[in-house]
Amino acid sequence: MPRVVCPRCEKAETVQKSGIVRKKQRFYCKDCNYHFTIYHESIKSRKKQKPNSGGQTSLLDIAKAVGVSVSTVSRALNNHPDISEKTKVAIKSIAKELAYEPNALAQSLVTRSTHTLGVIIPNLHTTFFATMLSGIQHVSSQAGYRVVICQSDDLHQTEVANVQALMNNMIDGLLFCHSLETSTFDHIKIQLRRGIPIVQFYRVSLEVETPCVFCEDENGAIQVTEHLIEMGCRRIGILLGPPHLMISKKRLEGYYKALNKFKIPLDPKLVANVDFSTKSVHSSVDNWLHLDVPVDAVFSISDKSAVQTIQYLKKLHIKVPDTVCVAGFGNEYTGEIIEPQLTTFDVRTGLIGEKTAKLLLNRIIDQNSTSENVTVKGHLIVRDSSKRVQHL
Amino acid sequence: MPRVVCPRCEKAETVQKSGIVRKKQRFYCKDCNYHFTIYHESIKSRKKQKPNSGGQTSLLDIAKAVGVSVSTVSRALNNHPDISEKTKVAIKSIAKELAYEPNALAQSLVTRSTHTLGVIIPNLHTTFFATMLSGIQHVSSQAGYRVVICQSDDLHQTEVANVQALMNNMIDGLLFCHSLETSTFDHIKIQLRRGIPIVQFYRVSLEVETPCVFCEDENGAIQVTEHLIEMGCRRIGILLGPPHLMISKKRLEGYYKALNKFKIPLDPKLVANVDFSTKSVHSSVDNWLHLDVPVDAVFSISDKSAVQTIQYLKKLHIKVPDTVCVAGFGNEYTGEIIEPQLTTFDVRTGLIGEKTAKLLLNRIIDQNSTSENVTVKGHLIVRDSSKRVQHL
DNA sequence: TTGTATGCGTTATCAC
DNA sequence: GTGATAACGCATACAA
Repeated sequence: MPRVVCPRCEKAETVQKSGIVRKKQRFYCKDCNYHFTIYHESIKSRKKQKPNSGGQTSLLDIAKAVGVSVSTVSRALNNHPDISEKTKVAIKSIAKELAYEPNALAQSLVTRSTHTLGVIIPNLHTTFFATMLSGIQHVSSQAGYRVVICQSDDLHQTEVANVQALMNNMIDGLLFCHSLETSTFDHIKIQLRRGIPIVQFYRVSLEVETPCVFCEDENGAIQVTEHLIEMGCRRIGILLGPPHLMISKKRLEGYYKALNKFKIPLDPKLVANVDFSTKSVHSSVDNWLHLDVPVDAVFSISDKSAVQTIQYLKKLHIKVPDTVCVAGFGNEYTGEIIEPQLTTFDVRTGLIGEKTAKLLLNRIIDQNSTSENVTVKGHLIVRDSSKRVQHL
Repeated sequence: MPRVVCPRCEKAETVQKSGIVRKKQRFYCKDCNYHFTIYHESIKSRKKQKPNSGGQTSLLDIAKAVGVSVSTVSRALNNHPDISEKTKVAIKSIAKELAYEPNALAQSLVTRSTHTLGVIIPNLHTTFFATMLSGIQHVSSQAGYRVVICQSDDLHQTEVANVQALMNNMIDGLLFCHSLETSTFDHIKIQLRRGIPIVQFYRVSLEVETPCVFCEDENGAIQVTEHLIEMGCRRIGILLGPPHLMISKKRLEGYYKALNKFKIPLDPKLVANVDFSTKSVHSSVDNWLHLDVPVDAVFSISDKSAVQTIQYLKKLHIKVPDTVCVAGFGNEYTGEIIEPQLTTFDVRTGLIGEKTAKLLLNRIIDQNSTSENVTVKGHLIVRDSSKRVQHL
């Protein structure tokens, strides 16, 4: 004769009834001073009491309607091969009828996969980053992944806060483009240790061991600088971002290489770091114009500042490109609108986003996929802001 | 002597042991032909067997470490008043030590709130919508909500697919800006019936009963048109979007009102619907220029087309604003860069996004908050593209 | 082929 | 003040 065994001490002799709790028989083990109930009783009362909790159709509703078990329904809807065609058809038909939608939360809790990616990006005001995001979103949604976004507003603190906000098991992977301010990376390293796949793009740090997606920073800078040299420029000012950024470093490197190739002397006075604000751009340009040998070209590593430069030069009645050539980097839409139109290097922002998402998705889907860094090829776009007849 | 009761028939006499399954005692009710096990046994073996499943610290881990129950830990971490200070401190300290992070999935499953908003927006390539999204994201994140984005790419089918993809219980509310193509709204109505809070913004449909956030469509169009009239223009071509869009209708209405006010005859030939493509804009402008009495102004309801118009007129060597004034609507960044700079109506895209998010969040947080439509005030920005000396 | 039980990690309810 | 456990909705190992 089976008896109830105390779950603590495993004995049956010491167990006695101890009243009814919520309509369930409750037991008590004298030996361990331990109260407990039996599972099945509660199952039963649950099934009887629940009409329908949240209003949504659940597997249980379908199971009851069809007259099968929840697991059968689950398997049928997932096209499990074990389930007979007949049952599948019946279940799917009822599911449709009841407008069943799986509860992704419950699924995720079980499968430990949310089909959601997080993106942290400096801002969305500019087409530049927005287009990257656009690429990310398109690729992700094609692969059946949602995209959660956060803007760091180029603030380190916000970036850190964003990471934390995203990290509550709600995302399967993270895409990262650092804020201008960010120069420490513990907030990412922590998450990396937790095992979440991360890919950095555009503004990356090699200090963090993740795959990265770059644009052609150095090569692009070489192409732009060489082009300006070929246009006859010899005093090329370069407008960089904050010095700690890798894009600043690598583009400066490219600039140097091009000058060296043409044996043009380097002049530290021609290198300026700006924070991309109008004020800082104007002041750098001012400095350059007042040098003993003033600039005959400005190469800005952002189109935004290049446009600001053109506008400023025009305001000063300095002719572009005749007196000063201007070139940007990035290929934003504004470059086509400014007059003269802007020579720039198309980094292909949309493609950067797409490649980044693909890289991350590959890592997520194919755990042991080799994930190496990717460099997105760009190309030089020569427009009027640098086209000038050579002073032979 | 307590005995195991069959969960089906509630009898105890018919129950007998039926072997050990996965280390648990299994029972069998002869009467119902029903096999079952007892709950507590499995609990016990679980606790012994599981080391740690996903690697993440859970409440159970903390409970074990501190020597209290899971419920106590949960309450302590939620600052429940019942828990003693001492216990709270102990639990929180261990929680920190174990780097505990609550599993938002599990929380959401129980609380039925994901703290996530979905946004469906036509695109992200243009600053226009990206800035709205930016506003939405800022407000949401301040309120502790995540934002999931989808672009419809101005395709109705994609818009519909997006809704479905977002709707798996993963979001608490939905923000909607329709695609250009969309003119049926069943996909939203279905979701509305399910009880999910929705707010439409910018491109809205009154056919769907949700709160809406508008910009000053009619009033803005009145202001722009009046301004052009005051500049001496009498033949003002208006460049609308697809005719089914409410923004087309309302802005046309404003245009008419302004003309009427100044007793300027309406000419249907001066009203054009375009799909915002370069080609369609050029062709409309061409038509207007070849009228018997050609246009002396173009009012485009999008800045993008206004810029295209200016560029085209310049290409045709038609002077802006001397021969033809141009005005846009929206205030995109490009309007400041084009030459002459574009007169436009600032609809304040960022603010539209913010107001939209606030409206939705209010509805979510405050179930019975009255949620009425909101119109975001904008203002006319007069720039060179319309400033001309009056022909008195 | 189908059903049963269990677990995912949390909150809420009730008992003590 | 604390503990036990049901429940959220689903997937799945195992039993039948």
